[in-house]
Amino acid sequence: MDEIFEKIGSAQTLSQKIERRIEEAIRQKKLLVGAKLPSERELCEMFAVSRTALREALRRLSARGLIEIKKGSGMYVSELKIKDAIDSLNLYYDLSFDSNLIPQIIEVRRVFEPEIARMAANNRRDKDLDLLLKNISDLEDCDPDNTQMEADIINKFHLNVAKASCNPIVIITMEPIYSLLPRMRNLIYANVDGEKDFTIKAHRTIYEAIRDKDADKAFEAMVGQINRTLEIYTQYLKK
Amino acid sequence: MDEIFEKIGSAQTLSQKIERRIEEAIRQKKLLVGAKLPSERELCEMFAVSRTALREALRRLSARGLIEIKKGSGMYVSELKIKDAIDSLNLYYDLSFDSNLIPQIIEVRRVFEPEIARMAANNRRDKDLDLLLKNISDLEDCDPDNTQMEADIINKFHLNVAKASCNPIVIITMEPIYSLLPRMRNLIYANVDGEKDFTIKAHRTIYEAIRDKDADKAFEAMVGQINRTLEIYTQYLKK
DNA sequence: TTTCGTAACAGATCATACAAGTTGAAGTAA
DNA sequence: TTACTTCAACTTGTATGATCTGTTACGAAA
Repeated sequence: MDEIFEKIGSAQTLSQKIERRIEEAIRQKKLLVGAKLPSERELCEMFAVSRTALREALRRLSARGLIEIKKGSGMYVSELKIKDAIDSLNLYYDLSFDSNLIPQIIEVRRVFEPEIARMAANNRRDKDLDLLLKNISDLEDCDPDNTQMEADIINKFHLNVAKASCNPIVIITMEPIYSLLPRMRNLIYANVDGEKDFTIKAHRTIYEAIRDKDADKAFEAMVGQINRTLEIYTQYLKK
Repeated sequence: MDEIFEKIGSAQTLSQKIERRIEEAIRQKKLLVGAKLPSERELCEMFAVSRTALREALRRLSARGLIEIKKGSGMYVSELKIKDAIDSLNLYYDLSFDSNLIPQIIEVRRVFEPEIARMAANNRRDKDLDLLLKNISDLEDCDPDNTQMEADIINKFHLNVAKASCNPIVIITMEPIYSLLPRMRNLIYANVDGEKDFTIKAHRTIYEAIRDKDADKAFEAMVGQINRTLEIYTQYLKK
């Protein structure tokens, strides 16, 4: 009978109640995307609360991406972007990151990315090819000593492959992982002799397979690339 | 040279600057989880800002799950829960209904989950088996008319397979996807004659393969299960 | 018609006061 | 000494009013 003493409905603060009210109005489409909310002063009167409490509720709503506040203009219901959700996941991954997780991150990539390359080959649009091609030419032009920029470009290439899958769930899943890669950069993309040439060639193969809609070749090429990453990491560990 | 007229860096408000500062401190582990922040008044002095501006920054941080504010006690750095990120993702799909979501989820699962089953077969611990077995017996005991509970149990089984992979990245990758599954519950686990028996059998096969550390069999069994889901969804679409 | 200034209005910030919850130490009774 | 009570000194929450800064629309001037 512990339930009798269960926590009492954790006294919501006033500003939280206001937040809920407005959130509900948006969820129920009583406030449509783009609609302008009444001004702060008006809302204060309507809710019969102080501007302090009201503003804090509005701050929370804007932090969650539900409304946009434009100084001098007003407050507007904003279309919630998938980016807001991804940012939130990125933050979680960022705070959870630990260098012990590196081999596990590589394992996930080894397992998932070849399949993603296959999906990209099947679903890619022409504009995806442009982006991939640009990544490769950027990689070629990149100063060989600038391993940091090199790694960034490579990450962008892989993210663009995920985008070429045309499946937002894939993007949501992989983007947080890619956001962690810069933190393992110097561990993995170590300066190995002739490595850059190999990397460019490998990525070009992936690109061509996606371009030709050759799903199996894209799969295999990606397997090769990730295995190479794994090898370099293993070498690094031995040092 | 369009860059010349690029949008000017939308002047951050003071409270946003404060938000960033504190967020960075948390990201860089200068403030550890559970640590108590200085009181509002102290922070005001430190940042040399008014309490209003400071509090609005703190409201945003708490809305994002980074800190917890206890009235009368103080403010504490809170361990960011994946639930916060998942809530954000679900809010997005609540507001922007997308009929493509279900096939996209199925596609991702079809590609990822067999590999996860393989990893689970290789890495599972005994306690993972207990959980999986319990899911199956729960499924057997479940009232056949309660399709909602059936679907929940099945989802738990799949999440437990992910956990059995012993790769935390796999788990946090899949959790957001599983959080979206309730949306397809009544669509997919429709009452098809004999479907429940098939489902139980299929999941038992997956379980046995993981138990026996037979990675290939686990892979194949999972492929079969997800394909079956796809079939049922396709049938549903035709109606 | 175009340009430009300006007034009205929006949110942003500040300062102060008080309400309400939490904590811990001082004090009291057994 | 020990256990309980009380209360003062914190904490955050809310209210109010003044002021600063950016946006918008309108009308006067070119």
